[in-house]
Amino acid sequence: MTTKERIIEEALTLFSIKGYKGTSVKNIADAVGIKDSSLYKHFHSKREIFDTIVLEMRKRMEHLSERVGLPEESDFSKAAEAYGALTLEGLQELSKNIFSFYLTDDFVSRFWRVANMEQYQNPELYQIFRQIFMEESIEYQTELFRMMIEKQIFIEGNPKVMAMNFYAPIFFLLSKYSGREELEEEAQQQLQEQIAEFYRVYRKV
Amino acid sequence: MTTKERIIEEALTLFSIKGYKGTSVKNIADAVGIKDSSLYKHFHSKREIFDTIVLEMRKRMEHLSERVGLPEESDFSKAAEAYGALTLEGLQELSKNIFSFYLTDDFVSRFWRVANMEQYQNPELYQIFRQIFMEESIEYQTELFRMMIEKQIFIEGNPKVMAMNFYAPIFFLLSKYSGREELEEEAQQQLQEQIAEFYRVYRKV
DNA sequence: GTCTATATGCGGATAGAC
DNA sequence: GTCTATCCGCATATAGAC
Repeated sequence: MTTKERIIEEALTLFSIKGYKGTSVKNIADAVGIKDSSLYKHFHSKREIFDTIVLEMRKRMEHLSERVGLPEESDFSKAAEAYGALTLEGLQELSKNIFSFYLTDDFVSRFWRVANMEQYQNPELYQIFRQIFMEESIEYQTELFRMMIEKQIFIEGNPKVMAMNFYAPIFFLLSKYSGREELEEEAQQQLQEQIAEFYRVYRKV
Repeated sequence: MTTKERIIEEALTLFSIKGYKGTSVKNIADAVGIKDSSLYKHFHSKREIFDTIVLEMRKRMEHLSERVGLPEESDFSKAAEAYGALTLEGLQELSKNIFSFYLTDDFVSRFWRVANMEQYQNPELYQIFRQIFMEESIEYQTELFRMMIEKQIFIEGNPKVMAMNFYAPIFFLLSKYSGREELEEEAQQQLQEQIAEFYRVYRKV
């Protein structure tokens, strides 16, 4: 890892624990093992470090689907069929992966906390936080469930309402257990109960 | 309003917009219209202002039930009967009041933002945020729904899972629209759709 | 690219006059 | 209880030697 990458790494960790304002350039430099003045050879300002982190998160989210094993958004029809063949256990496996990705992925879980903390100080972050952790998930699932209704895998209903019923508990548990990654098991168990209920309510018998 | 109360008032507003670290004692003093040094006659430190706000929130939450028009926790049986007689419109009215209280009540909505921002810097706040905005709601509704199942108003099922299905969308919408009180109408409409679905799924016909 | 030294300003907080 | 004046530490950032 280059020094520049290590700065980003340590900065993200510190920002996620102490917040942006609560983290000094010296804190970051200490964590990296260089003097604070040396850090300015890699970044022109503290803000630039922060912006680089945001940029990195944007990049990573472009490839989210692949990482989590989600079907491509471009092919909901195929995706719906794949899910149709899923057992309850399969559906739970899927939600478990999504949840783990958000809660325990090294980068994403730290970014969640930073974005949640700093959203009101930073309009860009306010927008990104809503986009990544709220709107995109809901939109994706809305399309997926719409297709599953069409294919008679799910019962009739409003797919957006279904998406909210699917995702809101995930979001709630992420908020509750963020920063407590050691309790992931407890969170996962609650999640599985919600998914089972979701399956019971919407799966066409 | 005494000067002390005005300090709390302006401090909460500033904390909720700029965060704790992002707000200086001078910022608060300016908002109140006094010099920063004068402020120290009312509070010994910036931290004491913050702690006073937390204390005030604790006080207000003790009387939450009355404010929102929720039935007393001590009498779930009576509460369940009251809800049993409720139409869908009545249930929606109730959730609307809860939501408005959290999202647009002057004190609570600002406190939500502060608590959400500062939770990782402050263990007490971390605990309070989870208690007030997560656990207490879920626990209350779990008991309520348990009673409503017993009284054959709701269908059979796990009341805690039901409570999560009821509250998680509320929490999600609060997170999404916090700081955008002007969009309350949009949020309320989405909420009403979720409540209608909840009613459809769990109400015994 | 790393260091030491330093500029400059803002932060929280106190002293003491009125 | 309000003010002016002041202390002191820490923050971001730069200059310049090695």
